Amino acid sequence: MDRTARRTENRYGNRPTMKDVAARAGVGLKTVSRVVNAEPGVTEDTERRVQEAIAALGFRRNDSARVLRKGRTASIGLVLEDLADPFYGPLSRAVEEVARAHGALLINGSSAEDPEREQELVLALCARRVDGLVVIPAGVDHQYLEPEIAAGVATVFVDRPAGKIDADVVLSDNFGGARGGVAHLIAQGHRRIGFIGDQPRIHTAVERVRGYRAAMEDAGLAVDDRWVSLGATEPERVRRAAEDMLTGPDPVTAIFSGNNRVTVTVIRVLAERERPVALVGFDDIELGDLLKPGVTVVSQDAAQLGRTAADRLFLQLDGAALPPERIELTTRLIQRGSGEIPPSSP
Amino acid sequence: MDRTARRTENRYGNRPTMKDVAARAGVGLKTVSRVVNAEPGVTEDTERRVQEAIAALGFRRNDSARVLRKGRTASIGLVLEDLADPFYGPLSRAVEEVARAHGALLINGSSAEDPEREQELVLALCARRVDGLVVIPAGVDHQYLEPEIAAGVATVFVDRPAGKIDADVVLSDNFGGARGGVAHLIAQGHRRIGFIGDQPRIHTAVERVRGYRAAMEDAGLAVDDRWVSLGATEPERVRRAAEDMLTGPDPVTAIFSGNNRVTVTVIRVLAERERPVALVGFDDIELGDLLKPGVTVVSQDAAQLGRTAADRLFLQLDGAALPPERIELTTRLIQRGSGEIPPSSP
DNA sequence: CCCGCATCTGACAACGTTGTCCAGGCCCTA
DNA sequence: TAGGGCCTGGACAACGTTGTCAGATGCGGG
Repeated sequence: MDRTARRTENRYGNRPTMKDVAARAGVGLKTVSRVVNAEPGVTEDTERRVQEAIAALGFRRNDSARVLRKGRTASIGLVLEDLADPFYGPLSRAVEEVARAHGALLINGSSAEDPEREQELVLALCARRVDGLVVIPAGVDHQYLEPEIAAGVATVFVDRPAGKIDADVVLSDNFGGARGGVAHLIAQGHRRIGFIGDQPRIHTAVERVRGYRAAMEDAGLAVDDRWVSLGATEPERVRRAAEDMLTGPDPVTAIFSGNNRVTVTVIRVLAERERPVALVGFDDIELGDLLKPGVTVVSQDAAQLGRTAADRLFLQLDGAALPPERIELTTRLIQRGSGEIPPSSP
Repeated sequence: MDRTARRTENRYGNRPTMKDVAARAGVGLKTVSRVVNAEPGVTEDTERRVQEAIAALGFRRNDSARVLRKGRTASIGLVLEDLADPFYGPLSRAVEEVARAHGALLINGSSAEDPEREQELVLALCARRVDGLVVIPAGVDHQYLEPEIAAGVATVFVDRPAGKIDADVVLSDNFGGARGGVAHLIAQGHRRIGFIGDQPRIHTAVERVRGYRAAMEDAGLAVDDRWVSLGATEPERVRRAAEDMLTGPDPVTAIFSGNNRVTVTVIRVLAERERPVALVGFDDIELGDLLKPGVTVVSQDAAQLGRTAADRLFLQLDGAALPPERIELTTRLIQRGSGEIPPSSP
């Protein structure tokens, strides 16, 4: 009765505390703490009484107070671009599994590719005193993280390197992957190859277009400016870019698409056209094998990126004083048909 | 250099506090608090001194202490099955956006469809004193949440109803959607229709198979036991189930697949076969329009589910004392070809 | 029978923040 | 010029937990 009264009177919190449990069980505060934390030195009988009181009151330890006292939160933060993107879902999940194995909770937030929002999120996580951070950078300057890192927040960047600070980073071999993918198209006989990628402020986009240019140069092929398009990945823009390079004089006979979202739009554009055009995309896409033709891709392992980064993070947290390192994962060319289409005259 | 030294010397926090800032700025503790929280009553000059001290020391407010004092955390929890699933990514993102609009942070965790893990996660979130919870139940008994709800943790269930407790729930019209999808197949002339769905312990699976049976009954069609298969959504099992109902006497001429993952596997199976078989799937799938034939689906809006649930959650948090409600969102049949294939004899 | 030791228990301070309350100084008005 | 009100700043307690340390209790051995 008394309990109900207290509860309804104040909906926010007003939960039983260890003090309440202690009072009900007729023991001292510290004894309750001992029971809750399974510390030794409590008689079986006392323990039982405390457990009963806990159950009766519906007590749950307040981790905020615990954190305040102990200093660590057993939680890590993950800042990525967009959880709804099929590339980041598995990455996040992988980080979560590693965190879980270390008894930590994962808090993740989406930056929506907005540097300001990224910073806002990261600092909010720091204020919550996450033990560590995994960041997929949206911005290019991460000096704002210096005080945090100095204060002991373990930090690992993934997918793209940090800007203007020295920190661990785990990424795919974007340059090599793109170069290999484009080389594959060249090996099929293509000479006019287009590249459609993400905004040039994004590191992966730059690396991949660099790989494209390198492959073309390796083969002694000149690159027409009209064949290269970097910008937002909205379907409208990508569609326009693709159509532009597919029409006019010297149309491309093959396209290399710079990420999963670009690939999807390009597939749509190509599906509407008569003339077969070869396509290799960066990032694998679901059901890519079932389309006609199957989509040839340069695949990177998002889950592996996440796992590697998280492992590295906990290595830092476990006390290893490691110098910042750059870990690069290889990509894999998966041939499914679209990349093996030979050039055709318009 | 200095940074590295400080790091190793004391890994755990040891960050500046308001007290340090106050000392450095030559003001009282509370004045710093006022500046940090943008409370009125601080001269411009004092404020500037404090800001300088904050910047110089790299101070960041400790939210744990803040929470302890204020009682609310400005964070909500989301427990779902698997972030890597393309259905949950957008849902999570939608919840995050609503939370953000309310100034709250989202903490999400994957239950991996394991009731024990769900409970563990939910209680961990409660210990962290999230203000509210959005839960996609894995288990069937949520009585363990009673003390938390009584203590004021706002709670909304999504996608599936809560077990054995009375709480808000937002879900899709699984029964009606499946019924409509199957009726569509019947309208194309199909009489022998298979159903492959998720484990019968999952509410959505049960509702959808119920919808299937209702549609069959509406049309006066008997259902052969061999046509219905419920179980894990692993490709191997689904593949076997599909092949079973497609062979032997009285093979099905159409399949209704119970969720996105089942659909993907069934598409693979059908692609390998000569005889055309109609397919309607629950949940939309990316690129479903580009396959040959396009995949006809009963689509539910994951983001809308998330948004609705989160809105409801904040309604609760804003103090409305609402009786638990069940909100059902409609589904939409999207015809793309696979569902319009007429029956063919084996 | 008393002492020493081991085992169990509880009082108290501290973690970093915010709410309450009061003191002092200033300005304005009568 | 005195008094009152307003504005700014600071001392202090409290939030719920854990670490420290000391007290209480029981038991065995000398």
